[in-house]
Amino acid sequence: MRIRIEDVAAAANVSMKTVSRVLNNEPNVREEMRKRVEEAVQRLQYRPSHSARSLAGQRSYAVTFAYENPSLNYLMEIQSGVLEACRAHHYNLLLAPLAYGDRESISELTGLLEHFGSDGFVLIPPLADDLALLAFLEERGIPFASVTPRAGNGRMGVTMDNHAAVCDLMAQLVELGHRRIGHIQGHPDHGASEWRLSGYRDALQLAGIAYDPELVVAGEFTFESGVRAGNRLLDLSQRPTAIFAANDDMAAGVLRVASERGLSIPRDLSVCGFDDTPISRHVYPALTTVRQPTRDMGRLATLELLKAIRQPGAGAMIAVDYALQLRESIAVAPG
Amino acid sequence: MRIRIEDVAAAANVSMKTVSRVLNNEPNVREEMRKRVEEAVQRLQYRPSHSARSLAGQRSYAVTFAYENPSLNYLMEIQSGVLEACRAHHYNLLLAPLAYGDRESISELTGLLEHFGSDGFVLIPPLADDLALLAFLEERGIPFASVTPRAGNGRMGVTMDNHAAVCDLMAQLVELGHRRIGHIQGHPDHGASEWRLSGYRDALQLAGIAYDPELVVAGEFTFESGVRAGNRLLDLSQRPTAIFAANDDMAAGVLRVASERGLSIPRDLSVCGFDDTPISRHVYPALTTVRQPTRDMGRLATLELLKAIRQPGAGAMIAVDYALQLRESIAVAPG
DNA sequence: CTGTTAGCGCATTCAA
DNA sequence: TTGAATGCGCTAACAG
Repeated sequence: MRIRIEDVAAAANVSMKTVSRVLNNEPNVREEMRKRVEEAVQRLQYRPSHSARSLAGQRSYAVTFAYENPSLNYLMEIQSGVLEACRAHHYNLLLAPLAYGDRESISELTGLLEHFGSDGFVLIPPLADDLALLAFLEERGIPFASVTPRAGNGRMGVTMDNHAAVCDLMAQLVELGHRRIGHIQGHPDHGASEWRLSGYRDALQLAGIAYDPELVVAGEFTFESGVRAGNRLLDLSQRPTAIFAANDDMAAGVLRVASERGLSIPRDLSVCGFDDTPISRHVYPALTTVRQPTRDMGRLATLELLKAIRQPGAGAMIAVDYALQLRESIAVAPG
Repeated sequence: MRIRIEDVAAAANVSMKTVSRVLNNEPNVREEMRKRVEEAVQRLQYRPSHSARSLAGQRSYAVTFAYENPSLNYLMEIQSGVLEACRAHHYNLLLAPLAYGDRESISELTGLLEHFGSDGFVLIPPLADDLALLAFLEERGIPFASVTPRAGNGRMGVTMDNHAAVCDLMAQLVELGHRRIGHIQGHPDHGASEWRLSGYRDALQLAGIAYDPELVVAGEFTFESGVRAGNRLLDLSQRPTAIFAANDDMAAGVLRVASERGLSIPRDLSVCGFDDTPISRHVYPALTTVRQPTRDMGRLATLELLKAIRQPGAGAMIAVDYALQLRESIAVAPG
């Protein structure tokens, strides 16, 4: 038979409610009682029943992690961070992959919500910037935390200064003598894409280099889009000596294009990515990129969310640091 | 207020129990009643409460997906298949990442089990071959489905004939004139590793090529281990003209080593991987490999598990097909 | 600070 | 074939 809260209460010689208080870290329990209860819990190996708790407590003790079409490496890192935070607080994790661009997916969410319930959401780009989704959640009073490059919107979650990171990265290229630097943009739905672009532009300006729209090509964060964009940039009559792709997958696509064209990296062309995903170390030569503490970002965002769930109004926007990863894919500009 | 089964019963003018019967597809309900209930459910937009159901029904309506240190791409593919099957049956998905090699992780599982409950497990390698874990589950009467290359063990899940796949792949190399073919083994804890090795050996024998232990090097399914093993193979005085790595990540490691050494692929060396993960298309030149329907494997294994949960004894071992992906990384043997 | 009481929404006895 | 009563294990309101 399963051990119930009642058994713990009997063993500790207190009431059920006192045990419940201890388990939920509620105040108004004498230290001695708390000790007694904790000892009994330990001795009986008691584990509260998740379903009974959610039924009685009118909440799910579950957090939904919603995502849409992200890079796999990024997704897994965030997911494991979110999961870690959930486990630590005995929360369940619900996965909500939303069909890309499908606005009907919100009605899908409604179904999930009513069936499983969810005390809060963790959102990553581009959902973190999806106004319809945010409105949906706010309407229902469901708290959410975002992992997003946009800090100033006053929501809770985790942010990283993409603009500054790109400026630092670009400064390296400029210092190596590059004046013609191409940029492959990220997916237009991702807030990160515009921050990375603005970092690119501001870095150019700071270096006194004129902005040339020809050198900026659209991408979608995929390897294939990197290949396409790389080809366009290298087809230019006056081709760039360096390319900054808005993520590693696209930068890897550029490397592939360079190989096909017999260009030597970094001698003929410098290439940088962003994110420091495994692919950046697996390509040859290894990519210079920007490291984000992705796993921590998932974990920290979830912790803020859990705070807000316990105490409405709590939960803040936390900033984390980036780190430049200087590797073999960049060198002094040719000529 | 939430709509309860009681409200549906009132609206349909039947008892709670009848509604429950309809919802759970139980027999002994007149067609007319069923219609009435279904109509009321639709009209009231009724969604059963997950927690109430699990509490009353003494089951969790949740399936645990347990994994340990797998390749990320593989993991995500399986996970999305598992999730798809769960959603289709209104089951919840629990994630159980077990610390690698940590035998204590089983006690962690106990905690998870008692807290959240779980009606069954989906296991992937190497957990699918972990005897301690299997014994633990069987002891508790918890059904599980495995995604595993080992078919003959009479358990339920999904299997793919790794041995035959490797033989086919090797036959391609032999046909291209390769006689000195190296092999980089997978992680020793994975059943797949031995099946792939035995495929390698049997293919050699079939081709009348003597087995040379020097040409077989240990690996761990990681890119880095592929680099190490690749270096060892290419350092041999009589180096191989082709290398079959037990997965794509390691094959990518070999490509990297070849680039560093100035070897041209496939002119100087042919390389094959296994799994057809994205990396096989992202490296240059693209890898010849074996495609597994990974996502489907996760989905099908979960569906078998759900069958077994509903009806103990049901659930079978399903075989799925592979497909050779012949790409640029192989060519006729040099010389 | 602590205990008692009454449900949470459903499935599961059993009886009709 | 259907329905009424009982309880799953816990939290929430209320008393003490």
